[in-house]
Amino acid sequence: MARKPTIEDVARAAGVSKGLVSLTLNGRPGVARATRERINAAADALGWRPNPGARGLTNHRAYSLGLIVRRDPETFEVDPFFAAFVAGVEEVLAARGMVLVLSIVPDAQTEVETYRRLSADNRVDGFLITDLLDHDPRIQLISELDGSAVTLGKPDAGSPFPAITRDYDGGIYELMMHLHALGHTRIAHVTGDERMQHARRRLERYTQITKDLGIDALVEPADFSPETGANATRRLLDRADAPSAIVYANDPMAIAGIAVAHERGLDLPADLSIAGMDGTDMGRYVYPTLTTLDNDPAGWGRSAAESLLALVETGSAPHVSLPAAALIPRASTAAPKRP
Amino acid sequence: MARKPTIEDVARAAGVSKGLVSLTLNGRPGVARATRERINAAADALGWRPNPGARGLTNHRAYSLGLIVRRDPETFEVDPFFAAFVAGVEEVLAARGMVLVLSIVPDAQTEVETYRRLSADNRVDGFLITDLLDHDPRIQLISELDGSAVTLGKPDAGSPFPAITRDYDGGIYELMMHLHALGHTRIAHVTGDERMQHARRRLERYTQITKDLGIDALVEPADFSPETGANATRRLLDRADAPSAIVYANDPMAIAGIAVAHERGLDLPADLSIAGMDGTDMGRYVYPTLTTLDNDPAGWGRSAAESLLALVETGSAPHVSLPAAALIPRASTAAPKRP
DNA sequence: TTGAAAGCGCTACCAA
DNA sequence: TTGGTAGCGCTTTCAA
Repeated sequence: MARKPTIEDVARAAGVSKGLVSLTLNGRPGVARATRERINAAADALGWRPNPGARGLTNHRAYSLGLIVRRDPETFEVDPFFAAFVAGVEEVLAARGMVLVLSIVPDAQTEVETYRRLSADNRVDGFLITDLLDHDPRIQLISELDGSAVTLGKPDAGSPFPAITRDYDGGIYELMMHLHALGHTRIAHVTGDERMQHARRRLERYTQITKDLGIDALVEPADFSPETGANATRRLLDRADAPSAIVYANDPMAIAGIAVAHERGLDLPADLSIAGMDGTDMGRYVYPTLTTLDNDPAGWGRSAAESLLALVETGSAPHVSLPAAALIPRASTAAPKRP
Repeated sequence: MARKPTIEDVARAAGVSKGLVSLTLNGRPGVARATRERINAAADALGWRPNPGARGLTNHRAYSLGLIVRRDPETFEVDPFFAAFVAGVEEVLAARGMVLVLSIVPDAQTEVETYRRLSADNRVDGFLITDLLDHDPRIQLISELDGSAVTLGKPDAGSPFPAITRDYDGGIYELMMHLHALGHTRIAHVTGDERMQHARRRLERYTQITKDLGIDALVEPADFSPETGANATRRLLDRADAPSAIVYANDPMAIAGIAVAHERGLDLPADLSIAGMDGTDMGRYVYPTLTTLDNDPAGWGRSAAESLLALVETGSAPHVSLPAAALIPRASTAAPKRP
């Protein structure tokens, strides 16, 4: 087996200089059409693949994107959202010979160190920012590091980076109207981590809609983890005026809520309607199956990767707005026994 | 802000040649102790970080490891095992300035292409092989590509790579005895994907133990997905001689089994005991909480990364055997109402 | 034990 | 439109 072909081999085979092969590879102008074709043919024939490391040495590209996820080491579980999101990112990267560098870190300090390290070592061309926080420090950090990024969700403060957003307002409205139409008037909301943008947005919408419907808002704070979701559910069910329906800010909490209701001997959904907001697969395999909103994580991944690559390659990229999330009614919501 | 320091800057600051800095960086002999200290001091003072891309150009290292995961695009969910495993890998890599390249692919063909691409582009120094199959083709593939790897689990056929294993036999025995001691005599097993090593091993142990106990084996095939787990449960519960306890090859199937039981109006665990085998976090938040085996995914990650790095750096690495999995009894198993 | 120089595979610049 | 040459930041000879 011969050694891997290099740009030199291609140049020789095509009877040109390395410079022209480089221009051709990068789709730059200034190469005669015929020459370009000859070069491409030679490259194909040899099965040449440009070495990303060598390329990066001069143009300071890494041909990869970075995803840094912070998770409590106690419960390293990762949202169901995650895998499909990564698969979507991959789809875009693979087509360009790029890769994804993933880091799962246990705390904020390690998180910052990791951003710095990947930047300093020229490991990535940009970062995908998920779980966007209120006034997210990562935006400032990446700016200082002279890096690129794209955010999932729209940052509150000004951000120099493109934002991918998806409208959940309509879906939340649909969900609330669905419950109201079934006859629910005591609809509670278990929130996500309120430092996160989308958690706060969901809470705001919930509050506004209860006001519009003329019913009481009943909010229990939680942080997206099943544990806090379960506790919030217990507090709600302990109330004298316990709700007949609970809307959770994500699916894992809703599933934990179902468990609490079963534990208390409630008959679901007659005694209590439950809904999530993430469209996870697991929601189809719990009992009763979980009413939720759809989410299309792979779509988020594709858009985020494309947007970030555009930014890296052209210096700018527009914000992207994904199709609105819609209601997925399943068996966990029904008319209340007592409204 | 000045540009990043290079090896040249360090050499100049220490008053030596680049060559000596390189020898020092790589901990090679042939540098006077005093010189070595001077170089290290200069490097620290300048905050120098060697550029992995440039290093790789000459020594053909990528300073990264690859993890390629194949998942059905229909249900891109990723095992709960996954996140903690990656975090464990990270812990080892970060300490050495290395990174993890992750790819989630939808089918076998893309999987092979991805292995080839990461190898050809010198993107990784080795691969972490999870979800080991019977006669796994990836081992052959990576050998052909002249790559390194480590397997989670022991391959049946001869493999040139180190294997990380963990004994589940004892845990499965504990689990079966736990059920038997509670009074169960009809204990069924819902299997994992039998092309996978650990699924087959779990089935074998189950079968052997039923034989030893003198009770009937009752096996329903599934593939680790909640959907097949739910269906297998339905088939078991439809039997005239339905089991009083079901042992699932992983936790997600067990959780789906709980849902099916609830759907049928069974009182858990009195009417049916259920157990998983993965020690997932979610098992603590379902109702009833799930009896399972512990697993320590982060430990798998650390060992796998360490072993693979040893192989890459020294040319050989021993097999590693992790501490045996133990029973975690929770609320989903109890004495049967009717044995 | 050290320094000088060549080279890894590419990009970029300057002439021709 | 092309070729030649000089790096990018490191490692690895080979002499001294």
